[in-house]
Amino acid sequence: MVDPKEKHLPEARGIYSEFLKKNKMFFTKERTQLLDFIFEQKGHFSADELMFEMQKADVKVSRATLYRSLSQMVEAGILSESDFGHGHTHYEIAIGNKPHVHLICTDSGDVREVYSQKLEDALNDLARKEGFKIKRYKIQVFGVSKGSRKQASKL
Amino acid sequence: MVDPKEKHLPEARGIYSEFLKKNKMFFTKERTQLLDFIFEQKGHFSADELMFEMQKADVKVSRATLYRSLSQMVEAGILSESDFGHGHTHYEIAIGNKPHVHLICTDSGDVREVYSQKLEDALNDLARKEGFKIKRYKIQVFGVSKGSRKQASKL
DNA sequence: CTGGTTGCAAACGATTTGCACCCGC
DNA sequence: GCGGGTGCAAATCGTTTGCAACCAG
Repeated sequence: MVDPKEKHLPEARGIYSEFLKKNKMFFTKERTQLLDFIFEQKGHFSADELMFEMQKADVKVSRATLYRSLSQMVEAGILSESDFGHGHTHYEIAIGNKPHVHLICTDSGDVREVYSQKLEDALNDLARKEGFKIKRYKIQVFGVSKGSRKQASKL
Repeated sequence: MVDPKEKHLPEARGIYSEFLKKNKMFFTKERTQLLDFIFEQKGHFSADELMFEMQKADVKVSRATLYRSLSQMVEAGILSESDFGHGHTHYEIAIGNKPHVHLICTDSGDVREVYSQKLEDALNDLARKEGFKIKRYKIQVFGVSKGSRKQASKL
């Protein structure tokens, strides 16, 4: 569940390229670098983490461009955003990655992603019944994962 | 689905009171006023909307206290938070309100809440299987509701 | 060339915090 | 009276934006 990303980079390039063309925008060096770099990330990442990683990797793109590009990629459907209540947005690659559930452990801060067909079915049912056309969704489940149980701050 | 809230105010008072006591905090005039005022709200509301409504209603509580109290009430389980991607947090009364799905229309900005037992079952299944103890969850579904279809900005 | 793009630094907006005075218990 | 609480204004912090110089097609 880690590698599939690399094989989706070409697809992402195509999608991004189309998206840009459609909006009369250019596939600049920065956007190319960013897309490539993002597809080397594992799991979710924040804008800040990306900035940090890029500096280490000598990929020089400004914060402004980073944010601008991230938005475009989300709009293009290449990335998806999540809010884990950590005060900043998390991104992850959406291509080749089915929508899933985030299990957020409030003890350890750990985030695990799981997929459930049953859940997806239930959602689709619901949407159909409500006359709602789903574009995308986010499911965040906060709780405690078995392996965690940090020192108590509660009770 | 609107009125049940009023009948939960006493319960909320009890919960808040206990929560405060447990944390060596006082049930001050401001916190009382806020709790009461919040239980007059319908659906979800933002901190800003609350501020505005409170001014109209001559409830004088500072923004700082508002935020501080909202956090407490969330922690106490009286309120729940949601992020609809509007750039600020939305709150809603959690007591006597089953966890539900938010259908967020990206055309009209409308947010509808719906409940699905099937979905809840699927979630519980999933959690059991993963050894995860659910405390609370948020499900946001972005899409287009039948009745909307604003002027196109998307082909 | 021309219009989109970048980086910088300043601007933003929601939320948080330091502090001096105030109040619940 | 004591320890927590409040309001104010300033500080935070992630993200956005105005602008002048800079590239892609």
